[in-house]
Amino acid sequence: MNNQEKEHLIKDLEGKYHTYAEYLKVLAHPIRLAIIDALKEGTCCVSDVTELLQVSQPNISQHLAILRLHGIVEYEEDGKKRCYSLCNPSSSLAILATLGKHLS
Amino acid sequence: MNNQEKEHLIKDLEGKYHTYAEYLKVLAHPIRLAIIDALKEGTCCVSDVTELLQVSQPNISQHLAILRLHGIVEYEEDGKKRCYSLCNPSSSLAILATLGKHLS
DNA sequence: TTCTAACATTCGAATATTCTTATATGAAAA
DNA sequence: TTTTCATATAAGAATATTCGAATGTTAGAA
Repeated sequence: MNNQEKEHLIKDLEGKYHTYAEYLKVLAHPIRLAIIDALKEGTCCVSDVTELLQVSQPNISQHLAILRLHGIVEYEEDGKKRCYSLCNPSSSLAILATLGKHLS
Repeated sequence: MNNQEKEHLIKDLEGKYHTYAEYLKVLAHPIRLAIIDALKEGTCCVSDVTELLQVSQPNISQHLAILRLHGIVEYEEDGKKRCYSLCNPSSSLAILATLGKHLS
């Protein structure tokens, strides 16, 4: 590894890998992964997800907020309901697919 | 989504997604990602990594221990040195590649 | 054997994450 | 307008993560 590649690594540590790590941290929770899975074929409102995963409503809302603040999910209002969906399905699902391929 | 698929999601929450999340949590740190990058073309000893990433030796050792305990890296002894390498390069690098493809 | 280089481990403080409980908000039904 | 349903937010305790500082370990050089 030459000097230029070394410089590169240090910059990536502060830049690219910092960004990647932030994103991975958002995904690194079983409930959030399950939410992404639940949304892979369309839209779900909060009560749907709550019933599906058998987790308390405030907890689901908190996880949805984390995903939303990181641009992973978004919602549309439908009366009293909020219909959540994946912002960029191919991105989040690509990670899930890669994990599926490489982990037992 | 039918009832069988719903049951499936709950089981995955305790099983598959728990495993995935554990793995992602290990990767979700900029220094650990940079270590994986540094090892992608071969072997590095601790002092190599320390100098490369400009991080303290104990801290590098701590991160290497986390990666090692999760089966992501391993080492061979060479005198006083420990030569670290990726246990399963294709797996860890696949995640990095997917992130590279989908994140800006 | 003593010293030193290379690395690991321990401890503790600072910080971050997670979940539960309680409460707030806002849309629509009554 | 009052109530209710769907969801969000806040507060706080429990737990986990992270890093620096100090110390331990071990292989080989001197």
